[in-house]
Amino acid sequence: MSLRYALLALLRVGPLSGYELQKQFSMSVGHVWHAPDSQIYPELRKMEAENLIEGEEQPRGQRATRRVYHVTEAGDRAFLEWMQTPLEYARVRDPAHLRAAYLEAASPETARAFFRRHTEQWEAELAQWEGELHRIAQVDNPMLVRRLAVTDPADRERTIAFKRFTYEGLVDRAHAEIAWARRGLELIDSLESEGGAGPVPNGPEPSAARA
Amino acid sequence: MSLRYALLALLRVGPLSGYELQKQFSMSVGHVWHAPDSQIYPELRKMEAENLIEGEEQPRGQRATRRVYHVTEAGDRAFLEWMQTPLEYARVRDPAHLRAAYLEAASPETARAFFRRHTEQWEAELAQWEGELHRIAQVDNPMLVRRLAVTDPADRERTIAFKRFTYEGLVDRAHAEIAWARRGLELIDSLESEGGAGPVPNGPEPSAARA
DNA sequence: AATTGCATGTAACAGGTTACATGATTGC
DNA sequence: GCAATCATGTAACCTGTTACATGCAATT
Repeated sequence: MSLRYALLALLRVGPLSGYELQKQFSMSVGHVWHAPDSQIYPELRKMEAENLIEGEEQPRGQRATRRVYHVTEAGDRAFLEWMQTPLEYARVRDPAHLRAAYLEAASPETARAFFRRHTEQWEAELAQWEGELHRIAQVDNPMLVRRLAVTDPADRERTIAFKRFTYEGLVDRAHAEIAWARRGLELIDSLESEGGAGPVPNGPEPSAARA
Repeated sequence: MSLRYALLALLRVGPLSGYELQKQFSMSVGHVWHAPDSQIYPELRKMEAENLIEGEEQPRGQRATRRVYHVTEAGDRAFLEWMQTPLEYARVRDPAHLRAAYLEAASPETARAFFRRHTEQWEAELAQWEGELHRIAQVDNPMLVRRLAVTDPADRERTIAFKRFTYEGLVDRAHAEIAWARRGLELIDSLESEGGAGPVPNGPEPSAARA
């Protein structure tokens, strides 16, 4: 259900074609809610069928057309209503922590590879999110600029503040995941160096800098 | 795909019926990978069809039976192979951060309700994970006890260490989410008190204790 | 003329959710 | 006799993924 609200959020700024929307999507809200074009086009059709948006065929060249969508009043209302409904949280389903819980079944090298991959993954996300944070600070994201242009001056600060705050949270999360992976590598080292020297059941963390 | 490996992880400790498995699941690996029983039973059948596990009908009372599953050699191999394959990371899809990014479209009170709900949600998760961490430290989780009983003494320390490490990561995450929500509430306060006093484009965080 | 970008989808499948459905056994 | 819990599923639906499929337009 979130996809349609992500789409409405973009369309509320102004009309866009499916293609434009899909491009804007990947450069803005796609950083928190990924969706491929094969999902976006059908969803737009469904939203149109439900009168949340309206599409207008526009000629393009001689033969081709494109469909430009704009939000209807019902769509605007639906978005605002969604903002007011309590968010539904998905049940935990975390493949990385699932695997981490059973790393004793892997060799130290395999376990290290896992944590290196985890670091790599989250560093890539971090780069995306930090980039976005930077573009927000510089007011240098095309979608954000368009949004501010149609926003009451009194609300511009809030608009920017919530975007920044969102990406700060994501950046923090990425840092936390990377730190966890680093501690994981340290844990493997310490388990290896201890070797068969007997268990240390409830000893302190090897070198994990946790409060 | 993760579900079957979560199930294999439990069954590798020893045979269990679907019902027992489902109970054990919710008390152990279910804390990182939720699955309802309506998903577990069919998955067990599928795994049996693929020879990863074998089920034995056991009589129970006069008429009833129960099906006790144990891991086959192929199942054991499949689990170990999975442990060695690089984890596939799902694309970002975060409803809370999606909504946070557009909170300027909500009233301050609605925005506060969102962050209070977020706090509540993660405090519930935190309680679960801290409880689990405590049970790991006390070696007081039935599944863990059974696991250690069939684990080479030399590997017991690692087994415990990785479980503890996993839940520590989750506890950290919960703390981070709660801290983010608290900063969100502070942000709303500061935006309200500033009122129409003009934007503070790139000013420091209101009172966010971030590095 | 060829490449890149614009533009829009369909189809098959995997995975997960919710609701529904049924009945036996054991302990009180 | 009744409740709890043991025990096992099916069906419909939703969301998302991957692969496939097509063709025009603008630029070089």
